[in-house]
Amino acid sequence: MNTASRIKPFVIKSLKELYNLDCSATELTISLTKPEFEGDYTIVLFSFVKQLKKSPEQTGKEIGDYLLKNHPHFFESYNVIKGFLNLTLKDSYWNQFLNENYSDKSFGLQSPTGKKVIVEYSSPNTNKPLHLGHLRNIFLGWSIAEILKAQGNEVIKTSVVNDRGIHICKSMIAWQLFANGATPESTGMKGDHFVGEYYVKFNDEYKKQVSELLAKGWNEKEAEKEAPVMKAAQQMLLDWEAGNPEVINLWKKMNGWVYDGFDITFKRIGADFTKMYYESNTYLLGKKFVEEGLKQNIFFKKEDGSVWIDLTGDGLNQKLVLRKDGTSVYMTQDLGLVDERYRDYHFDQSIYVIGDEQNYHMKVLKLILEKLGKPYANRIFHLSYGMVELPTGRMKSREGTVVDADDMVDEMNSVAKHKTEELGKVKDFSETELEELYDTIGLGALKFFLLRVDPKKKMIFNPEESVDFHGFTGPFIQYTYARIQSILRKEKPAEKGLASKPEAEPSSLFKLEKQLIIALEQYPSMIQQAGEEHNPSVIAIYVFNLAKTFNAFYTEHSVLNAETDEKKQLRLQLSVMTSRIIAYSMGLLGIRVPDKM
RNA sequence: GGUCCGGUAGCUCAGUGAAUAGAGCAACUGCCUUCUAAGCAGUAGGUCAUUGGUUUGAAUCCAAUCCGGAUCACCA
Repeated sequence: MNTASRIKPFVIKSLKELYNLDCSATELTISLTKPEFEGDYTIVLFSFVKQLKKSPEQTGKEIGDYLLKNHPHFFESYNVIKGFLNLTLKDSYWNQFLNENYSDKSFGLQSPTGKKVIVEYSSPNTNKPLHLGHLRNIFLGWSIAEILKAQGNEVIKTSVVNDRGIHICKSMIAWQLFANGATPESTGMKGDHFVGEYYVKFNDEYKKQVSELLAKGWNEKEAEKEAPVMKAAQQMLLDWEAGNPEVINLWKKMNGWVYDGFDITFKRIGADFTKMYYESNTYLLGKKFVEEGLKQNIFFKKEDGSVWIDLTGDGLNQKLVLRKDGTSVYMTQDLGLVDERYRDYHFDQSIYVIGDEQNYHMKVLKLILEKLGKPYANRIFHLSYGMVELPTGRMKSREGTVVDADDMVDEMNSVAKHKTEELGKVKDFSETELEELYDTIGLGALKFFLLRVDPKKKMIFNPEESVDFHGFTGPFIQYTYARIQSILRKEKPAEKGLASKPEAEPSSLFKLEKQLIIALEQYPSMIQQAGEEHNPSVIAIYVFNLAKTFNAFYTEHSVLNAETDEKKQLRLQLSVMTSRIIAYSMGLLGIRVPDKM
């Protein structure tokens, strides 16, 4: 239990005993005291002074006196400023907290909830390589999965591979037309990049053919519809659905190349999955939903045979759930997929990490499930995140302004290398150790940069800013960790620390020592908040502040040359606990920490 | 046009009912003979888009307006 929730009942009881006032825990506001005031925790008095018809100063004084009198081992002192009661806790309380928790490996972890949570993230198309937007998705999904694990949930990480459809056929057609049998091996290219090039080639050819038709006097709509490559792609989709072996073989071959490429990237950035779903296996599953919905009169059929749901009563539009030719649309597939997943896992919650451009789609999906009376309708949650934009605006693949994921990782890596060499602190590292360090720092910088902002908000990716390794960045925090490790290499803290001599009255804590302990104490509630809000940036901001506090402490107070042996043990404990919590927090963000940098 | 999201320091972002609105970057001043200066300390920088309302108290809640974005496909 954290300190704030220990104080609360004391205050509630004091209100009851002093004024016979019933106050619930939610009505009571208790927060960390702002640094410019004296105190550890602050109670806001305004909410009940009105009922008491007393001045806030008077009320604060009475509660403060009560708390000091009744809990003399807990509270040291208090002060009242305006309507705020600032409470200072005994140093012995903080000492004890540190003693009990500094080496606790499960600090902040919740006991098992028995709940099963599915996190779907990444979900790429197999026609082009991953870009910066995918990275935000992947880092976010991975991190939220880890955060939910720390909260005691059983978490299943999944991905839906969008491996079929017209867009896949486009790169296949282009490969047939232009490749002359070239392969990733023959060209030395990474498979996903190789296939992505043919997707681009298709679009180039398509544009060319459309403008040729326009020049011949066709109207735009017809030209777009009748361009030979587009016709060929559409025919290929039909052939694919019919199971034409030649098409299936090509499809398998090209998707295989893409998977080889994705595997390299996933491995490099630390993405992992419990189970992959392939759209080619699931795209037909939704059709039975359509029949079910028609039977229940939730869906209706139009004259041309297409099937719809009318959501105008819910303030939305009519939505297509099956094409007139009987083929599935996106919604059909998603209905089928959620059902399949429920059969597979009987999840308590299923989280979809999908961009906010699909807010409407996800809203409709949930609404349809509700109308169909599915038990899991309210267990699906759309973790919607904002697009990543460049200072010049939105990334557009057609205009070549997409930041490629592999390039980005390479770039961060080389910046890490460059800066490390410049500082020249790791001359004793072997070549492989150096490579690993660059990877840790470069990826750490990138992940932190993408995770430090609230997922809901769109973010601007400024290439210059992202390669900064100072301040509110991953490397700053990694550096703090490495500094601590440097201390701990020189001296291990005594096993029992201060607990070994309980007779001694510990000397009082310096301001920065206490500030650090209080920061450490926040960790469990930060995990909880991050989980509740589905928001890893809570952890990122927290761990940055923790590192900052440690650095201030580090500059002000020497650990190894502390004034007394007792202070030395205390500071060693602080160092151990800080470095652990930095490592855990960064771990929840998918970021490694180096022992030296 | 309907719906949804956003507008906070030059830039990127915290803060969602409480004290004098905070960080980082950029700018400027200091600090490496003692545990890693990828650090620390400090200066400067704000009409929290605008207007009105609710409240003891509003960047935060409500309403309207302005600006930006997303979405409303027999695309995914």
